[in-house]
Amino acid sequence: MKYNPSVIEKKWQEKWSELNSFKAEIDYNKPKYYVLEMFPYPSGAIHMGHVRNYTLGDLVARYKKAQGFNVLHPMGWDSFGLPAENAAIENKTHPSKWTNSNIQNMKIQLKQMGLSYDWGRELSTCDPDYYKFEQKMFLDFYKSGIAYKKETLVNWDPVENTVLANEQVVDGRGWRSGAEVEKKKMKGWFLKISDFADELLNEIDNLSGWPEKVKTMQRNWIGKSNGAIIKFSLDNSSEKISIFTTRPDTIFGATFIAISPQHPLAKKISDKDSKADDFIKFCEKNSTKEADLEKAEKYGYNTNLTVSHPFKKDVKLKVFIANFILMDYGTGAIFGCPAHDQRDYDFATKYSLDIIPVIKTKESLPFLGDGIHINSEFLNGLNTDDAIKSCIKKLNELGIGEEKITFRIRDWGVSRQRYWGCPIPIIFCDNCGEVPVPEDNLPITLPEDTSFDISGNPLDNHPTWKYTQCPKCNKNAIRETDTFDTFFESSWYFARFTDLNPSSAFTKDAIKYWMPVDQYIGGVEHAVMHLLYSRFFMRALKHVNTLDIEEPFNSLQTQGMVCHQTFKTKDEKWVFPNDIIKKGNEHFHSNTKEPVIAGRVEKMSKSKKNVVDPQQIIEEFGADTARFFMLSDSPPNRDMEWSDSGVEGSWRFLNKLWKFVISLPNKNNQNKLPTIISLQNKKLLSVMHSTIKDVTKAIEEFHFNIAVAQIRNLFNVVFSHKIENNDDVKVVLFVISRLLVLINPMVPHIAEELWYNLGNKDSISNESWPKVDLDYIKKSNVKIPIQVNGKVRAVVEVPINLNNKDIEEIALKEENVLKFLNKSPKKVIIIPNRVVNFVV
RNA sequence: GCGAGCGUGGCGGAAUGGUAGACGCACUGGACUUAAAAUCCAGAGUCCGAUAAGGACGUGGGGGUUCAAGUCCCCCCGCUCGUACCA
Repeated sequence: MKYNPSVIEKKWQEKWSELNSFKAEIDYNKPKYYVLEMFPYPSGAIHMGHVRNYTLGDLVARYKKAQGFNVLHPMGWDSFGLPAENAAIENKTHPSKWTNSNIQNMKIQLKQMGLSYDWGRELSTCDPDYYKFEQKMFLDFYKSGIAYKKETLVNWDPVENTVLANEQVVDGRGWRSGAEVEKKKMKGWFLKISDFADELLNEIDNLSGWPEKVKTMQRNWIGKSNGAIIKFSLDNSSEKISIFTTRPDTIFGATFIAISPQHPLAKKISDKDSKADDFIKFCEKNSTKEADLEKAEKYGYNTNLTVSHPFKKDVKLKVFIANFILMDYGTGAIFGCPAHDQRDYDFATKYSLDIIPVIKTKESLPFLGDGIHINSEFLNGLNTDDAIKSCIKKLNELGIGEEKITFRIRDWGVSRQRYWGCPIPIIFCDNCGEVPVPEDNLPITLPEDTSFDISGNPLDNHPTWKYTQCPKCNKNAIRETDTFDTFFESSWYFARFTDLNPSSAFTKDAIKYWMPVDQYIGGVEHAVMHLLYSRFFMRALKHVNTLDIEEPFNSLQTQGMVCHQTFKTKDEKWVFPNDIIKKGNEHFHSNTKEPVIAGRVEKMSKSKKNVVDPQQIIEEFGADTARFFMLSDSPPNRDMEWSDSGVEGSWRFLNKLWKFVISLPNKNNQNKLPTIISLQNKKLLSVMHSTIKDVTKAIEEFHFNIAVAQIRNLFNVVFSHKIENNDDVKVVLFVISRLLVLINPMVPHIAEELWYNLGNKDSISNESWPKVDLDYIKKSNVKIPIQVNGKVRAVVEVPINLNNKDIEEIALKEENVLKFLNKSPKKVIIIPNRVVNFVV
C-alpha cells in the first residue's frame, strides 16, 4: 500500500465533516480553549502566509483538544476593503460578486488543508447580518460621545476627485492618475481612543501572554509623555500661543517658536500674508504619511511675529511656521531649544538662530542628557528633574502654564470615502443637523446597482441611495455616504464567533464561556493597529454596556513572513520559481533555456514573482507535507524560507513513516507492554518518554520546529530499533502509536490513516495526549565537560549528583586536562552535574 | 526620520550564562540495480595534522562584564516589520 495523500486526505476531511469532529459547543464540564488565527481578506486564493498562519493555529487547536480542552476554532472572512473596489474598476465585476466568489474558492482551499475549524461558525463581515450589529455599536458610541465628527487631512487626487489611501500615494502622486497629491481638509468620523489611552497603556503590563516586542510597540505608539503647557503672549496682540513641551526646564534656552502649518494661527497669518499662504500650500504638497513628513527636509517660514519669553519679557522669540510640526500632537506648537534638541539645533543652524546652552556640559551641542542648569535664573544649579518641577511650579504661580500629560496616539478616524464598507448610520438634515438612524431602520445596506465608472465615492454618486427623510422632522435629508474603516469589523469579529445569534451581536453565556481568545495568532504587521483597536473596541463596548470584556486576547503569537528565493533574467525581469530548471549550481528558464540569475531570498510577493502556490503543493504532495514543512523549518515567530528541497524532505519523512507503520506485524494491541522489558526496549521507552516531555514543552512554548525535530528523532530511534521477537513488536507498537498522537496536530490525515491501520476504531482526533512516565527518564550518569581556563579539554561520565571532591579527583586523572594544567590551579569552579573549570 | 525585531556551518535552524551546530536540507562515500531514480548504511563547521590522536579558529563587526558569553552591557553595520486611509 503506497502513501497516497490525495486519497486519504479527502477521506478524512469527509469523515471529520460527517462526524462534526470540530463542532464547538459550550460544555461546563470541560475547560475551554479558544484558538483563533487572524481571519483573511478574501483576495482570491490562499497564499503561503495563510498556510503558515492556519497550520500554526490548527496545531494548537488539535493539541489542546488532545489535552482535554473544549476547543473553539472558528474561521471567517474580513471581506470589506479596497481590493474589491479596485477589482470592480479593473474587471467590471461587482465587489460583492468578486468577494463572494473569492470566499468560495478560498474556503475550498482551506478545507483541503484539513484545518479543524467549526465551519458552522463561519462569518463574513460584508454580510449585512454581520455589519448590522456594528451600525448599532456605532450609534451607541455616538450617543455616549465616543464617536464624533471632526476635520482631518486626507490625500486628495485632483484628477480622479477621490481620496487616496496612503498605499495609493506613490512618490507623492496618485497611483492611477499620476497627479500630484494634495492634502485636503475633510470632515470625518472619529472614535475617542484617546479617552482610553491611559487604561490601554497601563493594562499592557498585565498582558503576560503577549510578546514583549508587541507590548513595547504598543506602549511607544500610545506614547504617554509628561510635560507642560506654556502660554506665550504674542507681541502687539492679545493672542497667545500654547505650546507643549516635555522639557520645560530648558525654557531659558528657547530661541524660537514653531507652529504647525495647520495651526489656527498659521491660517490667520496666511490670510494677510500671501508668502505664508504659499508656504502652507507648499507644505500641503506632501503625502500624509508620517515617514514622508519626517524624512522630508525641514523648512520654516519666518512670520515676522514675535512672542515674549514667559520669564524674561525683554527676550523676544521669532515665530515660525514649520513643516515638521504636527497639528495632531500636543498643541501643534513648540518652543525650540537648539542647544538641547537635535531637530531644533538643525533648524536653528539653518535659519541662523541663537543657540543658548542651559545645561552644563563638556560635550558638543546639542547635548541631550541631564545635568546642572545654567543661564536659567531661578533654575540655575538644579538638575533636570528638579528644574522641571520648579519651572512648572513657577508657571502655575504666574498663571501662564501648567503640568500636562499628552499622548502620541491620535483618535481613530473611521470614515472612508468608499463603497465597499459598512455604511455609517447617520442622516444629515438641514433642520435637525446630524441625526442617528433609528435602530429599527437598521441595517442600512449598500445599494447593489452601483457604478464604478465615475470617479469619486460611488455611494455619493449613486442617483438615489443617499436621499432619505429625516427621522426627526421627516423633511428631505441626506445619508452619510462614508463607510467604516475595515479595522472596525476586525475589532469585534472574535467575540462574534462565540455565538452567531441572529438577533444580537453577542450572547451573554457564550461570551462568558468562550472569551477571551486564549491563543491569537497572526502576522507581526498587526502588532499595533489591529490589536490596539481591538483592545480599545472591547472597552468602548463595555462603556456602552454591550460587553463586559476588557482584554480580548489572552495570549498572542506573531508569525514571520514566508520568503523564497528570487530569480531574474539577464534583462532584469522576474521569473517564477516554477519556470526555473536547476542544473548544478546554475539556473535556467524552462522555456527559453536562457541562464537565470538567482537573487536574494525575499518575502513572497506577486510583484517579484517569487511565489509558490499552495494549491500546487497540496496537489503534488498533499496538505500534510505542506503543513509539516511549514512547521519543521523555522520557529513560528521568525521569517521562514520556502524551499523545494525542504518540502521534499518532509515528503520523504511522511513516506518513511507510512511505510514503517504499514509494514509492522501483529497490529492488535498497542497498549500492552511485555511483562519483562529488555534493556534495548527500556532505552526506546526512555527516548519516547523524554520525547513526549520535550514535544509538549516545545509546543507550549510555541517552538514547533523543535517539536518536529524531537518527533523525527524519536522516529529515527524506532526506525533503527531491532525487532527480533514479539516483545520488541509490542514495544514498537506502543511507541509508534504514541508517536502518531504526538504528530497528529501537525499532519492529521496521515496520522488518522495510520492510526486506523493500527486497528483503532475511533478517530485519533479523540485520542488524548500521551502521558510522561518520569521513571523512564531518570538518569544515573551525567557527562561533564572538564575545562581549563574555560576551554573544554575532556569530558567525563560520572554518577549523577557526585560530590565536588570526587568529581575534581576524576577530572584530574584526565591526561589531556593535565597537559594544559602545568601548574596547580588558582581556582576550581565546579557546578554540580554541569561543568568543572580549572583556572590557571 | 522615529519605534520594534532579527543576524549562528554551503543552507533552514538547535543551544536554563556551562561540551556551539540537535533535527532537517544540500553534499560525499558505500550497498541495492544492467543503469538511473527511489530506498538503506555511513561521513561531515573551517583550517593544521595523516583519513588518527590532538590542536587553532569560529555565532554580522568592534569593545566590555564573567572562572565561563551565541546568550548579559555599550557602540557600529546590514536586513525586516510598523509609521495612523492596504489588510
